[in-house]
Amino acid sequence: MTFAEYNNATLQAPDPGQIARRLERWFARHQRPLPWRNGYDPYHVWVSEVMLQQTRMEVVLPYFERFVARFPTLQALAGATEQEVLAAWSGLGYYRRAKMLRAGAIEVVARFGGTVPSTVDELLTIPGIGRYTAGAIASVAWNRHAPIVDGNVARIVSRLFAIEHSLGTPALMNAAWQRATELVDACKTPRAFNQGLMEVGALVCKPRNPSCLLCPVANDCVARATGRAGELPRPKVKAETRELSIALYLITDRKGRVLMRRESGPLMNAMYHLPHGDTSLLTGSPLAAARGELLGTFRHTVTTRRIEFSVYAGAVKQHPRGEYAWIDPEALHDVPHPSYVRKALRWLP
DNA sequence: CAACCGTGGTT
DNA sequence: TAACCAAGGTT
Repeated sequence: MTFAEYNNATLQAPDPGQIARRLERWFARHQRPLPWRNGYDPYHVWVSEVMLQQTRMEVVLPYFERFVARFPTLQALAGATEQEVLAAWSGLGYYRRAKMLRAGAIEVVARFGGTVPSTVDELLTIPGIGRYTAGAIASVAWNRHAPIVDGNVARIVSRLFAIEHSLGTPALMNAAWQRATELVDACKTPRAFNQGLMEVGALVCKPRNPSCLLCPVANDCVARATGRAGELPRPKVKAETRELSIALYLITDRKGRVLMRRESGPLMNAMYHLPHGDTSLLTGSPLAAARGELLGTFRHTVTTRRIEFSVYAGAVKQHPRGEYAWIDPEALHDVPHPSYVRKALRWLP
């Protein structure tokens, strides 16, 4: 027997069935109690998956509870106005998600009789549902053998199988989807397996300092066997952030209402913004206003833009028309608005 | 396919 | 504190 043959005979080939069983068993014992795991109502699973896109679970929880209380059924969501849905989403970010979720609910009512589809192919035809979310709804809500790859899964499989590609590259994602497919095909309960994979990613196989001693598949992990669990996956190259300054105007009427404007551009469409002196980020048309005293400044980061906001008192020279509206600060929760608005209103008289 | 979309918590 | 990040989708 040659050395290579000896190695091939003794090195354990990764066994997808064994990995899947260990993750399913671990999930049964260690899963966190989350509201959308309560009965796995497909509508609730859908809402949770969209909210969780690029958003931490702890941030999502209160939004999810409020959202399903406000829109208890898929039919209720489909019957709501875009304003109402965006208002419930305010502060959560990526506001296109909310608009597509509502559009998707309307489509499911029209095309699927109000029942969330259970196949990946059907789910992919719904706005806001891509490859990941389709697999998540099919497997978590309907217990179908559909693979999923999110940030957690990409990280875990890159360690389990010692994949060298950098995070965020198509090469890593392709390899991860292939591995995720093999694994979910070998599992018994896709709902438990897929969530187990992500839950291990969130609680154990963390980006930094993975807790390999707590990991149910540590013995299957090639990165751990070679002492590189903390080194993989290789980091991604990040986009540069740009600096930007924007002047905001706090303009109130006699009743204490604040002047805001409904944006209609591609960015944060249909959200209400404060009047501002910048047209590169926001799309407001010039407002005939006088700039008063500087009330304060604050910083706010929007994706790749780092913005220094300066808040000025202001006064309108003529009655604003069109998309402008006077908003009662007490009723802000009914008005769709990005988070910087709330920060700026701190300087209200 | 690379760039873009929001936010707040963590390090 | 600045960088990094979190259950992606769309264009």
